[in-house]
Amino acid sequence: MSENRQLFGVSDLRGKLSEHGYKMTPQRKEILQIFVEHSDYHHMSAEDVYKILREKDSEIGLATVYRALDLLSELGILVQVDFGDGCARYELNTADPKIHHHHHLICIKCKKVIEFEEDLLDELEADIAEKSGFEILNHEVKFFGYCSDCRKKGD
Amino acid sequence: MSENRQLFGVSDLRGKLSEHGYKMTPQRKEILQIFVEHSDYHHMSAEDVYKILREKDSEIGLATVYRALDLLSELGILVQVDFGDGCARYELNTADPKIHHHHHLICIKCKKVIEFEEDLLDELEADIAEKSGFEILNHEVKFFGYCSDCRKKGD
DNA sequence: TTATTTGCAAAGTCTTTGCAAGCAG
DNA sequence: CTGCTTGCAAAGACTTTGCAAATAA
Repeated sequence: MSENRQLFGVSDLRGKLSEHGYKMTPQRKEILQIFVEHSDYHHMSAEDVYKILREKDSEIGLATVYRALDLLSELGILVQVDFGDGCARYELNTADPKIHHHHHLICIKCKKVIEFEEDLLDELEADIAEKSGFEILNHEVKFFGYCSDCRKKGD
Repeated sequence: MSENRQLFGVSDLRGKLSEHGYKMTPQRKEILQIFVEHSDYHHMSAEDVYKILREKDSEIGLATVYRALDLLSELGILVQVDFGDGCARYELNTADPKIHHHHHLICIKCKKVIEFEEDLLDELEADIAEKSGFEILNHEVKFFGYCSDCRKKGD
């Protein structure tokens, strides 16, 4: 589990925060810590994080979780992913290509989300960065269609 | 405007619907028509569509718009896109590579969305289809990072 | 000290659902 | 006819916001 190289870890948090004029707080640290500890379980929503906090008897409020996730995303420590299931989900912005370069296949019939490991985007990213001046920290690729199950069951 | 080849047009709607056991209704036809007429303006939300309907003195209710967008997506006639701005957006599933293969650059600081025309995904799609049995109708690619404006203003 | 941050509860936004009436096939 | 659809209003889910108290630097 700990073989993943995070682009940013809890130890870099204070620096990242003050760099942008924000303060280090135990709440922010604890929320980021949850992502590090659960790096095997991607795609956590605010509610997921909140549940884990309550199990740990933490006093952190849900609004604080939302604010922290927003902030950590803005700092590039987390990335927001969206499966159209009604809530924003987040994962660590990891440097591990196995994680960094996974794509999502979303069935438009049954809404199932399938992960797919494969990448061809480095070249594209470099090209975009050059042409647009955009500094890319992460990408998200989704393919929409019918999963093999739904294709079998008629169409 | 009409040079875009839609994968499916209003004329195919009846067939696509009955194929899946759904009925053709004036509401569904009218809502799809709006996307065809506004094919230059991508990314319409349910609310956007509803506003256009009201301007045309249409009696179609908002709930019906939501239901139609859902259905048209399920049929692969529309595609859902998501910019994390809190609402689901849709566009025609067009065969025009200029539209089909545009990507989105999303600034995690100012939330700006920049469109970028370029593609390298055909190969990847073919590979995924083969390995997973997934029938891909469309894809969505988003790059997250800092836009050139936000990079200039400190960071 | 002083501006930022937190927790709570209330408010807001987007979306879904229940149901009777209306329609398409 | 019969089951799918619609429109409305109410409910629901997720997220944001106002504010006083707490706190990091």
